Amino acid sequence: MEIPSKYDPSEVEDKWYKYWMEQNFFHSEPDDREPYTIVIPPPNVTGVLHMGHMLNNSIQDILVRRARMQGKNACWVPGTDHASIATEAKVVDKLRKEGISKDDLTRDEFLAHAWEWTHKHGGIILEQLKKLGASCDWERTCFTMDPIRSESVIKVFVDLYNKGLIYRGVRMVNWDPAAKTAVSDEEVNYKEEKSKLYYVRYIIEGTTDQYVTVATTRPETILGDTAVCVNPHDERFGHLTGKRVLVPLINRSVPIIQDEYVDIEFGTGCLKITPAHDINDYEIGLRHHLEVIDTFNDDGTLSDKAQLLVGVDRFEARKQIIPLLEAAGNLVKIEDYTNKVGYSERTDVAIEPKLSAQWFLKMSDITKPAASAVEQEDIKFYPAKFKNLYRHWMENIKDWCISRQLWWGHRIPVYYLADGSFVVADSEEKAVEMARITSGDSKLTSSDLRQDEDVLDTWASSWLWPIAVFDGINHPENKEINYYYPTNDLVTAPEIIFFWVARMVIAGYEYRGNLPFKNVYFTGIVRDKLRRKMSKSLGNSPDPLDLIAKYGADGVRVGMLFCSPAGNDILFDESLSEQGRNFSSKIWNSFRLIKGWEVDYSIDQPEHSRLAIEWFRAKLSEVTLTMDDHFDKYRLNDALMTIYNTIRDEFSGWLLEIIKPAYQAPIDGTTIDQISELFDEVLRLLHPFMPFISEEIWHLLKERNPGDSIMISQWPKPISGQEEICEKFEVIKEVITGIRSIRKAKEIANKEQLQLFIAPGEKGYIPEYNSIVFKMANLSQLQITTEEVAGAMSFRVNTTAYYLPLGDVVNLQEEILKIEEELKYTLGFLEAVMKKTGNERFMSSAPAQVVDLERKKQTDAQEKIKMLEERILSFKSSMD
RNA sequence: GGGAGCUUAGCUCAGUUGGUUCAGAGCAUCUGCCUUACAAGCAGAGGGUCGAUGGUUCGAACCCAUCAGUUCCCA
Repeated sequence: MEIPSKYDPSEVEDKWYKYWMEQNFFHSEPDDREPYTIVIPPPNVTGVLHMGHMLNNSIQDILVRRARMQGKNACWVPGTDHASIATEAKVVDKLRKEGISKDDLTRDEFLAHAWEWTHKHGGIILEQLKKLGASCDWERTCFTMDPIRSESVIKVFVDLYNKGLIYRGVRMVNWDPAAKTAVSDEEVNYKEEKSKLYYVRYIIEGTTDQYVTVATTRPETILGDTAVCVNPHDERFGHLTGKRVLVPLINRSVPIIQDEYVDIEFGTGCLKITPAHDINDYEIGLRHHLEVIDTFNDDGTLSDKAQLLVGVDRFEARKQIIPLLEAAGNLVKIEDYTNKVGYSERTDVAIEPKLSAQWFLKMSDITKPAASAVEQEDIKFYPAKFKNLYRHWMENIKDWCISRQLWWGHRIPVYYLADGSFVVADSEEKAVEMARITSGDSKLTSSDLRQDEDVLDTWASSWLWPIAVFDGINHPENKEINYYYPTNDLVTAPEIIFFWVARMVIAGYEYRGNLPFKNVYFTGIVRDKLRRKMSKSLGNSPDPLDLIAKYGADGVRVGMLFCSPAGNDILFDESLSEQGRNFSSKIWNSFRLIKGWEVDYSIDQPEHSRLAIEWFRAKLSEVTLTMDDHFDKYRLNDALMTIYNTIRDEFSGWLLEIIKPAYQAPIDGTTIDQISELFDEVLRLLHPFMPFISEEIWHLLKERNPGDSIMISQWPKPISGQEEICEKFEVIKEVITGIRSIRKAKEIANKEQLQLFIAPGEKGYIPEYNSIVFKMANLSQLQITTEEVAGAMSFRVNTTAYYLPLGDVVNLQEEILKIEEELKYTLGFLEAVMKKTGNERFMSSAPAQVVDLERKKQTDAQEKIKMLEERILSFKSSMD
């Protein structure tokens, strides 16, 4: 077989993904194996693949592939999210570009457009994930608005309503005037802004020259003022108790009230109260039974109630009201001021606090099991520090506003009767039945009912995701939900710990009586080298598909993982993908080396090969143990680094170099067969990280049967108790490295054979590995000696000394200096150790293990000092 | 304003209940090599008083206190 000298990922990756799909390896059905389940954090239907998805899904794929190889029934459920606000905004925008206004469409017409959009764009990300190698069970692909999921959401709303947990209330909400909907607190971003503080005076009713002055950042809301408020302890205003003032421009008479809320120090100490347009004012209004005058329309323009500037946008009104106040003599002064203004995460317009009727979910009770699940680590967070954040939110939880004034989403199943009363039902038929009963009108039909116009918050469907993907809401006892739930791992971003993670836990306990997942792995934000978040608008994000085309999916996956400890932001740079691709090359070349040898089954296995293979087997057990430990702790980058170093240094650098036959000589059959087995095992450890190249080489390594695949092969099982072999071999490596350094320092070519003398120290010397030292150091002779070897270059490993007699090239003066350095260090070291062993309190209070160790350090150091001193003497005598 | 986290090599990070031979890795840097698998490579080297100060301890990167810097969350 011809083996190309360069590895070409593009061809290989497409080939194997197709093969895996054809073999249906990604599909899972319940059986008697242990399940391993991950549900994908469903990407928005509007999105395209970005670096965050790449990271997140690489991690999930690594976890799933390893679990599958461990013999678990692995199931990774893919899907997409309908993303109410984002999608509706995109569709509205698209229609506007086509000259269509949403206001001109009926609800059904608009939804037809939205579905068309969804069908066109919805699957893009999932298709892109295939390029990454994602081993999702594509037969299970779900959408948060498909029939099963929609039915689940509605059913849950009805259930929660019937449990008394959903209520309708007039509340101050975060109103997005562009999207014309309420958004949750979590969807508001506060930005610091330079603005102005306007000082406005209000004349005291019944006087012509007495005023109070208030300071406000929002003069346009003056028209909605229904009180002026001072602190009851503020002596400056004591005389105003019980008086009233006139609102500027419109001369409405409003009371002066007293409330502790007012900060005496701030501004003038006198606050105007606009209950309809400020959350704090609203609360003060409730306390003092103030009138509420809403002076804004839904789109952010001033309403009739304002009396002035009707129809003018709120920001324009702010500008226009200033000259009016000035002309009326009410404006005192204007100061620069910095304050924080909330902006909608979706539309990026300033949030307007607004009173409106919304549906709320009462959170105080249903969160209880969810809070303790994380607290008691039934659900583990990686990294654990996010527990604090979660706890803080749970302890300060507020009711969840679940209605949105949109069309795209799950329409709230509330049906109003003509008299304003309502029924809640999961279908119109049931609603009619119920309405007939509540109204006593048996002839009532669906046309007498009006369904609520609003839809549910998108998270009100996402929070059911781990249950709903297995249809566990509609059919709580079905085979799949009973098998796959609870899922094992969730991989997501800390930004949505409240939006999504916490709510899934709440829903899990409410609807399954159990946690939705056992572990949550939080990925960081993908940033560029300058720590800027990667985003389209900054243009600092590479296109993931371009990266894959350039470096291969394996290269990109590895590149992302190299720099991503759990929960830390990752600073991505294209050079990381390059490093990943280089690693592919390295593996490919190792394979080419092995495949290039001529094999002769008639020759015996050389001793050095036998020993090296024995060692590497032991090493691989150690490596597997280490990797398993890293995986168990979700330290995926460490697991990757372990196999990365094993392949580069141990496998390619040591093992292959030792067993490599002489130039153009054949290799023995035993060795090649054993190497092939070991390579196989190495590839299996690599597979979760680099699924494609591992599959390709695995197939080329030996004849496989149709339907075979590394992805369904077994994850290696470590053998314990291999430490001794590994430790002994490390000593041998040091010896070889020591000889190489001397060769290098003295510019002795590798071809030139050397003699080696060994003076074993107390620990002795391990002659077992002589054949390897012979080959790797290219020796002509290896001899044990008890004597100091005069005039030779030397080095020490532990307490054993190694001598290379090199005749003239040895610079005695230089050698003495070097050894004196070593001696000086060792003496210092001994001194430090003696300080401990000479300290009675140490000897009596430190554990025996530690004391023994110190004693051993002391004797070793003493022996070494003796050896070094003799060495110096020997040099000095040979100089005489 | 309230809370949480972080600070270890040029960069990104490990460092397990305080205790093995002067604190580790990857990348970057420097030096030498196109050695017959691999220059997308190999062989080496340098680089850190573990943010500061004080305390606990026989012993502190690790525990405690104070301070400084920094990030995030909430308001």
